[in-house]
Amino acid sequence: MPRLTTPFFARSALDVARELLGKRLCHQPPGQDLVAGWIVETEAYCAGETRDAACHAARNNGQPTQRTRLMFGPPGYAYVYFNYGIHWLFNITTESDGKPGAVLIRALEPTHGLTTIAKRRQGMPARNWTNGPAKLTQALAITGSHNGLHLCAPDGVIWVEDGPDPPLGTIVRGPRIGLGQTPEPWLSLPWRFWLEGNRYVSR
DNA sequence: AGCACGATTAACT
DNA sequence: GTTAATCGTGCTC
Repeated sequence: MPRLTTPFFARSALDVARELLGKRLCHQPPGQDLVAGWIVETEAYCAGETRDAACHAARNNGQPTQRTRLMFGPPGYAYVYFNYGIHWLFNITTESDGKPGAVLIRALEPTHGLTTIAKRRQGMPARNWTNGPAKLTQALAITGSHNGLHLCAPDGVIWVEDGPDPPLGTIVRGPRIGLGQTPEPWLSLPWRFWLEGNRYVSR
């Protein structure tokens, strides 16, 4: 299947988050194995006109910082950030240039590079390989070094491939996870999307 | 200059 | 169900 191009990501984070379900996230460094999987869980941040307090881009009075600048830039770029002093989380920028927005990839169903994934997730059973945002970055070997990569470049090492639409009725939504002290209404907004019944959805 | 905490995970009880 | 690990970021003083 072809790679997704910029127009796919140049929409609201909500639309992109929902439609990324069933697409395939791929990482293939030069000369190394392709590691990839179906996207089965996402979360939207800073979609549309809403001032999303949970979004990193809402900090610093909504002005860009060195960390959040990518979310204010053009769509289709990797925003990878470090959390809890341990974990890398992978996002894809959305919206038009100037409007902050991103989609967090929370879970994958592995399809390629299973041997490599098993090695990187040593000691873990297969169902715990990629069922969480920091687990999938480990499995795909994505780190801060990939921050700012253009995911729509024809020869890029990280990309998203088109895929078949999920069966009707399998896409469900609910509140985002791990928002801590984020105030309402953002805390309860149903901006998390996943494929119902999929074994690799987190939690 | 210092500090509290986070878009989490794995290993505990 | 609970908690340690671990550090960059943004906010306060």
